[in-house]
Amino acid sequence: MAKMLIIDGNSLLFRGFYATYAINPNNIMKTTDGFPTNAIFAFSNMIASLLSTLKKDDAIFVAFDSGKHTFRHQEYPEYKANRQKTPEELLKQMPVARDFLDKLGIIHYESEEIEADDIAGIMAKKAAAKGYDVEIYTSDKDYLQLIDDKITVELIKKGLKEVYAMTPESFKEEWGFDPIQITDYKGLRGDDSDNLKGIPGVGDKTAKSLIQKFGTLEEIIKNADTKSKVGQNIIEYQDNGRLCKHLAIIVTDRDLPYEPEDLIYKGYDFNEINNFAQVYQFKYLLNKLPKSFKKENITEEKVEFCEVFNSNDIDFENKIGIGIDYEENVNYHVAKLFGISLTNANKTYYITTENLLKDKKLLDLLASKDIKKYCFDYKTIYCVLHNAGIKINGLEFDLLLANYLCDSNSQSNFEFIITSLGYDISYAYKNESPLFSEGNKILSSVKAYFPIALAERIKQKLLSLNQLQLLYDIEQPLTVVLANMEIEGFPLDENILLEFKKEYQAKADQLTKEIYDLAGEEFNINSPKQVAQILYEKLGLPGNRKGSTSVEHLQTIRFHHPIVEKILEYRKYTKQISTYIDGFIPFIDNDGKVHCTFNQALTTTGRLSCSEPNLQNISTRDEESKQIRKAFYYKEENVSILSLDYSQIELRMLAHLSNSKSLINMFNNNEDIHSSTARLVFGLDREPTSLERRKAKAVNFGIVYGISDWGLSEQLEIPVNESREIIMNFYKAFPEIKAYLNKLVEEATTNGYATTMFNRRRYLPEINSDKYQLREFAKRAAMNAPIQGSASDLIKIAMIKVYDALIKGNYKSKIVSQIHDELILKVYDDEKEDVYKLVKDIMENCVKLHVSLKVDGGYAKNWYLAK
DNA sequence: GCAATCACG
DNA sequence: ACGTACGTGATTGCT
Repeated sequence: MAKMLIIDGNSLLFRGFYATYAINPNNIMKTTDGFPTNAIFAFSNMIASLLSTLKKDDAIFVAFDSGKHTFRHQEYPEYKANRQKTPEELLKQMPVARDFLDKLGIIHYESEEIEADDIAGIMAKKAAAKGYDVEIYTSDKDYLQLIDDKITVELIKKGLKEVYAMTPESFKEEWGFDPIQITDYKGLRGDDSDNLKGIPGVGDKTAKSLIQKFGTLEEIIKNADTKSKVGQNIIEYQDNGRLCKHLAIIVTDRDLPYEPEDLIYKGYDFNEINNFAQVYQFKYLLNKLPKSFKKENITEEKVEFCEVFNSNDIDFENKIGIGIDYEENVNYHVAKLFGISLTNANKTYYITTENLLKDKKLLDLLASKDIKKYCFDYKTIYCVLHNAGIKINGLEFDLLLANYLCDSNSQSNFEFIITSLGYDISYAYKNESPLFSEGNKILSSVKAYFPIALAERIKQKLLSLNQLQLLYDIEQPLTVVLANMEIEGFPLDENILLEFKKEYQAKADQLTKEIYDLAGEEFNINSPKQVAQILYEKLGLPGNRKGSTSVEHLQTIRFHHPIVEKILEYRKYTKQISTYIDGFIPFIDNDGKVHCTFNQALTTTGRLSCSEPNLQNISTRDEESKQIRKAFYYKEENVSILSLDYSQIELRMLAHLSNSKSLINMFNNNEDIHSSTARLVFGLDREPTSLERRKAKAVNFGIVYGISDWGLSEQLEIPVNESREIIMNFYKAFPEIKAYLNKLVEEATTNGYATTMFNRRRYLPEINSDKYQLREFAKRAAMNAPIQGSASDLIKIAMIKVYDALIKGNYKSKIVSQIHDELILKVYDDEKEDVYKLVKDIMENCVKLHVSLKVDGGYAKNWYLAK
């Protein structure tokens, strides 16, 4: 017989909320922008696991409490009057739970007149009469009166993980009477949580034995033994008892707008739930829902592949989808290639590396520039194939990059992207497959299939956003450049690193001793908490409001006590050792080089980022730390490092974008930009003092970051009044910049996104948030993203042109790294002067702006000396 | 797994 | 009344 689940929604939400709130109210689960989700997390998990128990034609229904004007409140004004106020964090989650049910297609109901238990009771009786086996999920014992041979109450235990099934038999065993008599029990005992006072002096034992003896409250009152204290109380408080019983009775003689058949579960829309999971940041929600109830509009697109041993059975035209089967849990520069999948979007083939390497026709197909390749993450494919001795050319469409252009905020994760495009591919990630012998042939086939299958749809989208050129002229050509940079690597000498380590370690050891002496005790200097304890509590130094021990604050108190400077120095040396020496050594390959990864689909602004190891944050500001750069050099006699960087690329970009006359002139006259800014802002007819220049420099940076008076005052440690005046004067001196920044915020507010010079977008949905903090943050991002992003577009173009020019000119020199406004090249001495001129020229002229571009740099034996 | 810290542009 | 400069990655301590 079909089953019906009826759920007490409030009960589930409250239990879910307090399960973690009770442990620590300050540390409940929240989304990254601070929306509490602990209750809906537990709620959605419970609902998901209940759905998994449903079969076809089973029904599910959720009842909520809503009104404060039910018949119980009207009959007894004090009803539930003692309830504590529901915490704000839980209130916020209430509507979300209902939204979740709507998205799942689960019917829920609430009413002003009756409560959740009445709603559940009415539906339970109706369903039972129609033959359903009813299970009611709640933690409220009032529901137990509904139990009969067709209705079971599943009591939810504290952790929500366990439920305790109450049937007529188990009820009787535990309580000693029939379920319906729970109302008589309530009449005697009352209910604190509903603010119902029963008969004083009647405890659990007495209540149970009285009910067993007389059956109902009415009989108990009639037979009360007036000689005993309990009996006297029963007589005296009988009205109380009658009221409690009356209010505890679940009413089942009302109507609901639903019949049991209406509640038969029909399934959920995969996209709707995917969106919900994204908004509330539940990673695994989709996996927890039963596949059997996914609605048809979401396709589980099973990619069938057949394994082939050579190319004889494969017939392709001029385009193929390609995916690789490789070791996914290690750095891809050392990952083994097990095989590859190829598809024409109709038939999909898999071939092992061993067989592929023997097949000239297939190798030619891959190496051919004329055969168009569709894939996800071409750079990884390029590198892994390269390490297996296989060449690939002819990139036509990279879904990773295309998706990143569509929305730089979205995760660059294959499963996530395909899922949000409406396909369920979770089967490709299940290890149950017998085909899962070494890598994941299914996944590589899925990764081959979807890019080619979806390419037209995504291209249309990019076309409509005017971003197709960004994909074809910048990101895709660049990914080949980056692949070659990563493969080429950057030389790093372990022995030199170890020499530095010896030096830094000795200094750190000496400082440790001195710090312990000054502190009068030993402690972990690496622990900010312990450092704060020593500085602010033991030594009584002035702390800031957060008790932070950051450099910014320690600098300000460094004359108060000699320990402060020692701690700063200690941190400097240990940072060098842990991050740049011990952290780098494991990445030095047998070829004496580090092969980092340039992440091309990660930042929100369009910049690259660099990892494993990060070559973009090697020390340069501190002279002693900068020494580490000496370990980066070519051992070959005739090879040097060439470093070229743009001077003030972002401010020049701002000058161009805003068309600011003054700023453009300052750059075109080759002036010291911060000094000139100082003269204009402070109205000087002399050279600015160093303090004035420092202030102007901070304003210039601040403008690029989306300035705020508070931020500038913090940076310069000046009063907000003063920073506000400086900003006003800056805007007076550069009126076009003021107008431009205003325009950026305005456009982002109406469009919901900001754009760069080359049409890259950054979506800023929070710019219309009603939360001040989120809104202001989005405004600053709206000012910064076009500047930072356009500069990044520009250097990407330069890189592509440099890469092409080096190949075209038959140079042996190569680009090896990029640090946002700087390119690093490996140059052979016999061509280094030519390459220097060539690269400088390309960098300065690759894009024509209203302002000149200036590139400085030079070559030397090691990275420290280059520049 | 997250916060604090510090390295870069 | 309230809390902010923009964009990153790696290491450490701590729950």
